[in-house]
Amino acid sequence: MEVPRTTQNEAETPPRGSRAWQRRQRVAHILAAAEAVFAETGFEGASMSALAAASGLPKANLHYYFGTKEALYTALLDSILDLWLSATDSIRPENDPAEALAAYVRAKMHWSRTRPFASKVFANEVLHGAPYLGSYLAGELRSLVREKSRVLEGWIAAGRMEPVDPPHLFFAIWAMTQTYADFEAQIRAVLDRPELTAQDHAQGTETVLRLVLKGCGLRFKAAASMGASMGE
Amino acid sequence: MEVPRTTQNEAETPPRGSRAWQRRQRVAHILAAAEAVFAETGFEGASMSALAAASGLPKANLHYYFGTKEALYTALLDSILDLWLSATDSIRPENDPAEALAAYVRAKMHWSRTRPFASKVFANEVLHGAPYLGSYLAGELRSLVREKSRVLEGWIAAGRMEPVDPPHLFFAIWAMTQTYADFEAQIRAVLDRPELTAQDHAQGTETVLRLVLKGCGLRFKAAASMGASMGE
DNA sequence: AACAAGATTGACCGATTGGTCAGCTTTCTC
DNA sequence: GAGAAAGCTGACCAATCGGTCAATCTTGTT
Repeated sequence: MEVPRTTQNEAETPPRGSRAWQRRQRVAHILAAAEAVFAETGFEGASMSALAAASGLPKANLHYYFGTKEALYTALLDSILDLWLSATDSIRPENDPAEALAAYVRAKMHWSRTRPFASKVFANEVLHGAPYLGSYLAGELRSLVREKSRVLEGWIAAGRMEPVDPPHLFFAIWAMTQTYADFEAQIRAVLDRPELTAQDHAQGTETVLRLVLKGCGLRFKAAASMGASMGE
Repeated sequence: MEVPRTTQNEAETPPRGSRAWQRRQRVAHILAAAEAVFAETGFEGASMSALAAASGLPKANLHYYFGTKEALYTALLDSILDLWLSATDSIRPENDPAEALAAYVRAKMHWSRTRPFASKVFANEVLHGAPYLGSYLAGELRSLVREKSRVLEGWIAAGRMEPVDPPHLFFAIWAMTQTYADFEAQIRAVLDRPELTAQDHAQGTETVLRLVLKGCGLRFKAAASMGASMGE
C-alpha cells in the first residue's frame, strides 16, 4: 500500500519545446485536472473517465502516461507533499517566536486559499487512514515535527514563550488553517456566502493568529475591525 | 441532492421484543456497521457488499431495510447530526464565558474520542461539498451559529471576553477538536503511536483549551504537566 | 389451524468500473 | 527519406457495481 516517494520533481528541466519537455507539460496538465476531480469526489469516487473528461484527453491516454489510476493518484500526492513541508522555514531558533509563528500561520492560510484542491486531496487521503501516505507521515513529516518541536522547546526553556506542547500546537495550527479549504462548504454555508471572500480569509487569519499567539503568551496586534462576519 | 431531515429519532420507543422494536434494533445495527465502513472508505468507496459483510447480513437484506445505498447513507448522516448540535448547551448568556467555552471544547473533544467514525463520515461529507448535508448546514447549523454568536457578542460587549469574531472562533474550535478524529492517522504517525492514548487526548484537550481561552483573553489554568508528547 | 403480512435471500440484471491492446499517426535519428 | 521510437486512441474485456425479484421462511392475528 505504501508508496516510495520519487524525486522526479528535483530533476533539472529539459530544454523548452523538446520531447521530454512536452511530456512534462502534459503530465502536469493531467495532474492539475486530476487534483480538482480527486478533491471533489475522493479516490474511489473519481473514475478514470471523469479524470479523462476533466483533462480533455481520452481515457487510454491517461493510462499511457500513468499506467494505473493508483499511479496517477500517488503521482499527484507526491506533487502535493512539497507544499506541506515548505512553509516551516520561518521556525528557526534565531527568529522571534511571535514573528515565526505568525509567518507560519499566514503561509498555511495562504496555501488554503490558493490551493484548496491540494488541501482536500491530502485531507481525503489522511481521513481514510493514509493508505498511500503512511510511510511519508511516519517518516519525513515526523522528522520535521521533531525538529521544529525542538526549536519551540528552546524558546520555551528560554522563557520566550509559554509552555505549549509543540506537536499538539502544530496539530492545532494545521487544523485551523486547512479547515478553510477542507471544510469550505460548511464555512460558506454558515457565513451564507456563494463563495468565501478575501475578507473572510482575512478574518479567519486574524482569528487563528489571535488564538495561536495569545495561546503561546505572545503579543498579538488586532488589525482594524472590518465588521462582523455574519449579517444581522 | 438535498435530503429532508426526518424526525424518526424522536418517535417513542415501541414495546421491547415487539416486531417494530426488532426492526429498530436491526436498523441500528446496520447503521452502526455502516458508520465504520463509510468512515474508512467514503460514500463512493463503500460498496453495498462491503456494507453487507460488515453487518453480517446479505446484501439484499440491506436493500430491504433501506431501499438504496443513498438512503442508507442519509439515514446514517441524520443519526450523526444530533451529536453536532447537542454540545452547545453550555453557551448561554448567564453562564461564565471561560467555563462555557471550556465545557464546549471538552464536549467536542470527548465526542472526537468516543465517536471517531461519526466525525469522519461527517468530515467526508463536507469535504466533498456536502451534497446531502447542504440544506442542513445552511439551515439548522447556520441558525445555531447565529444564536450562539449573539451570546458571545453579548459577553464581548459586556467586557467579559476580548473581541474574537464568533463564527470564526467556532470554525477554529470545530477544526481543532475534530482533527483528533478526522486526521487521527496523521497525529498517530507523528506521535509514533499504534493508537492514540487517553493521555494524547488529554494533552490535546489541554492545548486546545489553552488556545481558545487565552485567545479570548480568559483565564486558563494549566493541568500538571505529564511530560512531552514526543519521545527523544 | 389457517391465513396474511413481514422478513429473508440466492440468483440474476444492465451499467459502469479500471485496464488492455492492436493499429494508427507523429516525431526524432541517421 | 527510411526506419525506429514515441505518442495516441477506439474498441474491447472481465470484474464489480447498485439494484431487483421470485421464492421461501417466520411471525402475529384470528
